[in-house]
Amino acid sequence: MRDSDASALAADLLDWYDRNARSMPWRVPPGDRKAGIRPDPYRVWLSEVMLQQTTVAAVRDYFRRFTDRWPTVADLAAAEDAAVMGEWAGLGYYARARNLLACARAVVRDHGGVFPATREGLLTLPGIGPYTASAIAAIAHDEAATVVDGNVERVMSRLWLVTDPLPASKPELTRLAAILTPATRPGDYAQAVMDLGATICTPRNPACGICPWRDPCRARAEGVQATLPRKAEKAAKPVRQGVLWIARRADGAVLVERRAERGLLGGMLGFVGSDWDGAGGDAPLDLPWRPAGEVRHTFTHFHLILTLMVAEAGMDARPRRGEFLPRDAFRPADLPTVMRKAHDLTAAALASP
DNA sequence: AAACCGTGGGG
DNA sequence: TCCCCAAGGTT
Repeated sequence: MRDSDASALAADLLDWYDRNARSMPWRVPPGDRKAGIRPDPYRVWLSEVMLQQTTVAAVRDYFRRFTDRWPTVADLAAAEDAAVMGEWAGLGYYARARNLLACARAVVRDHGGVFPATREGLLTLPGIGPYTASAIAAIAHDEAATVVDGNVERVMSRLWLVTDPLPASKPELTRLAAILTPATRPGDYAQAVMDLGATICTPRNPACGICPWRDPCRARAEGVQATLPRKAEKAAKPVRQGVLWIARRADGAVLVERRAERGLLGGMLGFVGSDWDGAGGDAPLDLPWRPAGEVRHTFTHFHLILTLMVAEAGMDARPRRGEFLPRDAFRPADLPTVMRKAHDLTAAALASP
C-alpha cells in the first residue's frame, strides 16, 4: 500500500468519525477538538485505565463518581487506599486500582503533578502499558502514537486479511495499524478506529454495509470477515471450592478482613474464608456456625463455589483472623462482587441489631 | 512468555 | 446455560 492510500483511508475514517462519534463523559467531541479544546490528561488517563478489558457501559458511572470525588490527580494521590479500593469495588481487575493510586502518587511526587506528555514518558508509570500510553499521548496531546486494543486487532486483521491467530499475530497487526496512523488528528483517529470496532466492525455480524472501510477491506472481499481475528484456543476453567465465615455482632459490627495486596481481589475488603482448594479450614471464631447457602461465581480462569457459614458473635469476641468493622463503617458497596453476593445472601439470615 | 487477574452483557 | 468478549498490564 502506498502512503497516499494510507492517508486516504485515515481521512475516510475521520470523516466517518466526525459524523458518528459517540458521546462519552471523558471525551471531547471532534467539533470541539477542532476549536482547540483539549481533554484533561487526568480524565483521559482515568478513563483509559477503567476501560482496560471493561465495557464503556460499565465504566460510565464509575468515571463520574471518581471525578466527582477526586477532580484532580493531586486529589486522588492524597486519597486513602481503602477509599479508592472501595470506590473501585465491582469494576474488577483490582490491580488497576492499586496501580491507579501508585501512578497518581508518582505523578505528584516525580512529575510535579503533571502527567508526562509523551508516550515514552507515560510508559514509565505503573498501570500504563503500550496501549494506554499510546491512547493518552494521542488523545490528550495529539502525538502520532498507534493504539492497538482488541478493537484495532479485529479491524486490522479484517482490513488486511491477517489469518494467523492471536496473540502470535499481534506484532504484525501493530505494524499494519502503524501504517495507517495519520500525523494529523491522531487523537481523533485513535478514537475513531476503536469506535469503528465497537459499533460496526463487531466480533459477530459486522455491519459491513455501512462501514467506511467497506471497499478496501480484504476480508470482506473474501467473505471471511466474521471469522477474523483467529484466536488460540483457551483452557477449560476448573471448579474451585471454599468456605466463607460471616459473623455479625449485637451492635451490628461485621467480621471482615482486608485481603493481601497481591493476587486475586488483592487489597479488597472481604469476609474471612478458607483457601479455595476444597479442603475447608478453621473458622475465625468458636461459634455455633450454621450454613446459609452458597455463592457461585466465575472468575477469569476458574469457577468458584463458596459455602456460606453465619453466626452471631458476642461483644467480647476476639477473632483469630479479621476484625469487626462497626456498622456505620461497613458498606456492602465497598466489597468486590463475589463478596457482595455473599453479603446479600446472608444479610437476612443474620440477626439484625 | 505464558499465566494470572473480574465482571456483566450479548448471542 | 454457556461461551465469548471488552479502550490490557504485570510478572
